Amino acid sequence: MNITEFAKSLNLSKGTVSRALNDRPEVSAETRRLVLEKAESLGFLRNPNARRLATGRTHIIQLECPYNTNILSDQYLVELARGIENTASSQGYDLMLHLGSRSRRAAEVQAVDGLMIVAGQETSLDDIKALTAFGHTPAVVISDTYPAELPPLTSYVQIDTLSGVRATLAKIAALGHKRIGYIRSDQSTDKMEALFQQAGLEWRRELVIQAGVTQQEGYDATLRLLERPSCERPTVLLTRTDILAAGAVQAAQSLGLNVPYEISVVGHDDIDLAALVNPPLTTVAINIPMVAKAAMDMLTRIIEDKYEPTVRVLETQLIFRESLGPAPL
Amino acid sequence: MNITEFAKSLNLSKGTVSRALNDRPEVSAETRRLVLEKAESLGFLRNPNARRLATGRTHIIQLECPYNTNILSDQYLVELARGIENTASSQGYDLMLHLGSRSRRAAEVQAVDGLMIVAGQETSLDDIKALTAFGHTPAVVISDTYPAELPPLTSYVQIDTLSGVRATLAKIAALGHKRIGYIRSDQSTDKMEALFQQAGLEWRRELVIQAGVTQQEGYDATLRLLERPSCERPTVLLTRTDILAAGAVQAAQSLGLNVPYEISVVGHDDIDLAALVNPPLTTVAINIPMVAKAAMDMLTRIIEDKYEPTVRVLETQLIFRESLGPAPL
DNA sequence: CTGTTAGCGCTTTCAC
DNA sequence: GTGAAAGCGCTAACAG
Repeated sequence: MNITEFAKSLNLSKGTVSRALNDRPEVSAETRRLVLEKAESLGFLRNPNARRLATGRTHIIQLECPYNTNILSDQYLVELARGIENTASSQGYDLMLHLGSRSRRAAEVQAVDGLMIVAGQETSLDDIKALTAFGHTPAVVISDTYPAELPPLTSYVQIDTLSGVRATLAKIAALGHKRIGYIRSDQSTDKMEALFQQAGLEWRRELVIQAGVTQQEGYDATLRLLERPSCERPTVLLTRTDILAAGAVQAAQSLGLNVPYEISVVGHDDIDLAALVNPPLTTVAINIPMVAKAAMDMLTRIIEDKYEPTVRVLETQLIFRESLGPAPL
Repeated sequence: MNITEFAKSLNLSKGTVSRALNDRPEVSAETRRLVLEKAESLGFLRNPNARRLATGRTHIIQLECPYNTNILSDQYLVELARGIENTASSQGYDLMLHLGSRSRRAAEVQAVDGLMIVAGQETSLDDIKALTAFGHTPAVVISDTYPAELPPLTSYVQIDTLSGVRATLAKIAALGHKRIGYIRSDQSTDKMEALFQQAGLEWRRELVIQAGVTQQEGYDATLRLLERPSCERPTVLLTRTDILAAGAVQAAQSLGLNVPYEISVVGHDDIDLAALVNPPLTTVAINIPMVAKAAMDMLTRIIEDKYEPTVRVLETQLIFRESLGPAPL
């Protein structure tokens, strides 16, 4: 059933029915009541695609994530999506996780009101431009690295991971740790070295190791690191993600090391898992509800034609749990 | 830019352009090349909503899950979504996880080609009817309980969890276990008792406990069970989900019990986590790629007007890992 | 092979 | 306050 038939069944014009359904002020209370009632009883629903074509609005925002990352394969992204969905729906928007190939997603850009782009190290400005149809689609970029430039109609939420890491390093120093291992997930030259120095800690190249993203990769990398004959064992392991940290804990335990009495482990992101592994992970938390709120607020402003380039920096926070203890004697 | 302007810039009619873009046979090779080339260089993309309105097809399928369950909060559903997305995209469909309230999702039903409905214990036939607009939308129901009846245009994939559980119980019996605890996640009267008897195992009410769905709830329930003064400790704990199993393992360990030497734990679903906890979980695996393939095949048949009510039963399988060992002496 | 035209189902002026 | 009619951007049937 379409609106024309439905209107006919009410002896009204489809214009009036449309106005009633859209809660416009021009319809009489009586007519409105009638329309709503009948729509309910007949189960009449308007065709969303026709509405979207006519209005140019979809009330959908789409979540995009970095290349080579499936949002459903990354627990942090899943939790972020959950947070964004919460605030989005309270503001009358639906969140759509449009999976599928990137080229197909590009074609969808005109079918959403706005884009939430989670950028990674490897996401370039060109990627963002392409995703936003060169700035024609309202977008908010969520990232931890400050972008050189923003396309038009794009605002920016920067997650300041450094603040949380700085707090972590201070804590680590205070606990007397001297030899600190670092399990990174990619080749990116991050600012760890500088942060170590600021915290009065020594950055040792030989204690840095490259892992991938999975727990298994964290496990393997940790074993390799701890079994390196060339160096004294680190007393604490910093990791890029909680998943890697979980792998690191397992690796240490499989070597018979007690966490945290013989070796400490620190994660990053504070995903649900962090509190649930044994021992619970000390980690750096991203305040997802806050990120989601900030990002959605920015996005709705752009969608409502109140664009002004905005950057908000949100700090991260050290969550202290049992996996971090004092340096062994 | 819309197709009319774009066609004008090529000195062609929009009809021809549309045919070229849709890869119709009637256009000359030369014209097609020209159109494709220019579309690429100008970055022209057709408006998806207009296309959907004109064709009545969206190439989108939507995943629905049981009441009170957010798909992003349940690791099994996330992994299932991943599997469905894989086969869907290989068949030219996009998977849309349309979150938001159920009423809002219902309004979207006309905007998708078909529905994949994951039903739980509490999902009724009426729910399914409502979701499918009383059988007007092609749908496949994925569930582990056989439904009394199917609405029109609906096929069914039954996940036969019993087969895997039967294998598990046989294994447990063979390992000499006699006292078996069971951590369920809801009140549903399942067929465990009968299965126990078939396996020659004794079903003890006092070793059954109700947990929720989270790892914490599994942990708490397990502690309560193991600390019940009234009964001898079970030698193996069966759980409804891997998440609960992970909580159970932690609870046992926190009481100083070695898993599996002093107590065994068995999960269900074989989510990624199952292989990663310590010790890795014995569990019952649902073959997600197979489920996804079967469900998508059924759904595309319905969408393509080749509907015939179909039911496929897919077995589950015991995955034997370290968390299950012989009964302690 | 290409151009013209009539919808798809809705919203939104513009009259009345 | 309501009806009539003109689009929204596309596809597909119909001519030529």
